[in-house]
Amino acid sequence: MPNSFTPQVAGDLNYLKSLNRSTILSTVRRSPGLSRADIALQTGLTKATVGSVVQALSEGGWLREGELHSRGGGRPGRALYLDGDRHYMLGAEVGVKGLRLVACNLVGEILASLHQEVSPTTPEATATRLAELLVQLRQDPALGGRSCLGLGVSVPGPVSPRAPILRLAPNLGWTDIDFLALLREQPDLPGGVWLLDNEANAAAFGEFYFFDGVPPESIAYISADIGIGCGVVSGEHFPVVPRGYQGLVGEIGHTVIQPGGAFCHCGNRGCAETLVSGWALREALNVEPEASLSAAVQARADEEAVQALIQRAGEALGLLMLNLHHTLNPSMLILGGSLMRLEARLIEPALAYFHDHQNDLLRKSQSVPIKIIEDSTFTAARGAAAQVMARAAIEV
Amino acid sequence: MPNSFTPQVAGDLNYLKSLNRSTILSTVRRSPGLSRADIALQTGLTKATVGSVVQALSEGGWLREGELHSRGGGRPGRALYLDGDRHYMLGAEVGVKGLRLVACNLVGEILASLHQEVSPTTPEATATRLAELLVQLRQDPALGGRSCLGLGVSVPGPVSPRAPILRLAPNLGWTDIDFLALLREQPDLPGGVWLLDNEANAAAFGEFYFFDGVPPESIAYISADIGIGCGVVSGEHFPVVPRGYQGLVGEIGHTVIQPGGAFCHCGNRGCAETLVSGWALREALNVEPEASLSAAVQARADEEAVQALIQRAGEALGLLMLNLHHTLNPSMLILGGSLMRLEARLIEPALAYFHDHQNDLLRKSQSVPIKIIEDSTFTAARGAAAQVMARAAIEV
DNA sequence: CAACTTAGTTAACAGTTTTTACTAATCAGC
DNA sequence: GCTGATTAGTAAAAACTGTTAACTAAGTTG
Repeated sequence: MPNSFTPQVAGDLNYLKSLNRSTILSTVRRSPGLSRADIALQTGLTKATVGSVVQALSEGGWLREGELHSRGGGRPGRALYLDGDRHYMLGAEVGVKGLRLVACNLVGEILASLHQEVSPTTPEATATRLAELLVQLRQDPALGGRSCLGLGVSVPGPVSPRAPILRLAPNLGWTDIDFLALLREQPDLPGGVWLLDNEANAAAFGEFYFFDGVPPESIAYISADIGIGCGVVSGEHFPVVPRGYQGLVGEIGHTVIQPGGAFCHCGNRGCAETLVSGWALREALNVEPEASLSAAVQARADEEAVQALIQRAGEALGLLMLNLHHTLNPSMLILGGSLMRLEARLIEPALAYFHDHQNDLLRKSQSVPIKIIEDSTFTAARGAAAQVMARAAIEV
Repeated sequence: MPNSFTPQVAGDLNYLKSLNRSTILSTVRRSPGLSRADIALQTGLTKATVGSVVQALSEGGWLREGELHSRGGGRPGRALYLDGDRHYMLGAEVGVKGLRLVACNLVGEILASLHQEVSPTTPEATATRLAELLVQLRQDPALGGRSCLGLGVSVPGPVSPRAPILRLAPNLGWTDIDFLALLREQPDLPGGVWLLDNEANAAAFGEFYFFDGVPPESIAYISADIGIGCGVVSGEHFPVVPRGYQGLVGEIGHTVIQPGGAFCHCGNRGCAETLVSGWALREALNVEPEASLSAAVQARADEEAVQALIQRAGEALGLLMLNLHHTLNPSMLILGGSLMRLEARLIEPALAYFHDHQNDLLRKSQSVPIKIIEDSTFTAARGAAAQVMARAAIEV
């Protein structure tokens, strides 16, 4: 059964080696502390192969040896971990409200970060500013002695699945921008893998790749911000983000859940975004773009109309979660984005709606775990960095 | 980039060989008539490798040589085709209205078929009856001299992604049925690959795998029958059907598109199925289960209420297609199922809604091709057979 | 402290694709 | 009709992969 590491066309011995190296790396990523013997058992490879691959990966700065741990009799195994001290990846989010940058290591720890809360203007000016910030970030002493694997950039709109091109960013007014090409014209940027992806996809990838705990089978990450997007990830050793033919997978903010409802900026009516999204709530509450939405809601929390508005938004979010479940059926739902700052006011009605409207199909199954990310400031940037690591790992 | 043929864990030389054999087979399936040199060019393998693999595949009854075709100067290449004369696959659909069986060859041609239009009763009795029909089908002289690669069975409900178990078939009243195990108790059945899958998934796979013409990048097959289901397929050489954590991918009939709308048999309200589905229309029109829905609609075509009902159903279908597009974004939509017998009455409003409610994201792209299958009697059965072939091809 | 058990390494091995050289078959031009 | 150029396909040697089998290393247990 092929997955996301099957070669584009056919495989040679190089591909085979790369495949097994990546599988071993991923096995350690998902279960830190395994010994060579454990890895051989889990992957089906022989001890000999695992031994030689682990040696190569250690020399390359990907793995490090840890403590011994004995299990009953016999020689104790040497624990293996991803080496967090020798490489790092850069991740950046070009968001509607500003630029956010991180540098993180192989275990997903953020070593250094920057953010500038000023809305981007033109693509060119944004690329210039981002390049400056990247140079600044790379001078952070926390990165000393490490080598850079590459750069991932996330953007607020669908990216073409066949080329790293931003197709449309409605909230920036950008269309068909080859942002990486603009960035490449800037000085002093690192080499390595360069990637561009949608914000929700990048965030979803990062939450899946660097999942803290027993990794889920698949996730859907709902990004509730100015607009509503969604990224999906699945795949044990080689996580795959389905993008669809035009990069529109997960554009759930523009699924219609109220036919004939309010007009949406997309040109349609009754989209989910007209009920639950940063722009819809700001519009309904007359909140200026610079002001804080959550603060405005907090301030007017006594007004019944405001309560009803947020309640309806939460229910719409719950309905979206249900529909998503019947269409993509992930094993875990993750909610993130700045709308999470509305906290229980929004989240409780969403969860209540989700649980109260389960149908027979869902009731038969165990309930879907839902994880909420309160602060997703660097989620997308870190996710973009994670994508760089995943790509670099198969290109070692 | 891995896909659906990446091994479960890691790969050895056997896996590599199997991968390349499958890739070559798939290359010929997608472009019949290629020469060994063409294949080498397309796959990146060397002529030597392609030559030896093609020889093995020819001896195994998978490929046959065709005519010579010269392109300009030089020795002409020998055209290669899938061999339709030496193997066949069995496919069966356990449907709400009866059993349908096909035997088809490697190019997707139906060599023999059977159908029995009697609703299944118990799983045991159905397995017995299906086994009898399979024995009868295999005696068809059109299958003479061929060997059987295996059997695929499609069922009207979600199948667990981790085991071939039918989880729930609401319209049959079946729950958690290991149908293949029941079938295995029957005498005189073939060996080889045995598979169980959801009806919409099987149909989608078949339409993708045996696509007539230039193969699309991905498809969503909407099965509009008693209920509404949907199967998704993508992947060039190794088509993948996403199933989700509980096999609920594509259960779009139970996405809510009218909050607070009519009650659905699933226990929820406002599901798409309450507006467009065989059961909803039959209920609204008081059509007996044995009678023909399309005939009833035809007979009462003058009534305004009937026209409005079908119009609303078509619009709901169009809305489902739009939402699907914003969630899964396939490169082609295929509509099938018995509801297609309502023809223009249903299809025209669906297409009109779909085209009239495109938003900016979609308008930027070229429009999605939509293919309509008027007669999908054997679509799911043939699709199940296609899945057998795909599996057998990687296990050769 | 000897026997046992498990972890990890080493060298010979089997099997894969590639490389290189070759043969086969057709076309173009004289 | 022949020669040379060109492309298709094959054969044997080479390079590289993971496996096998034997070994060493390092603990625990009696």
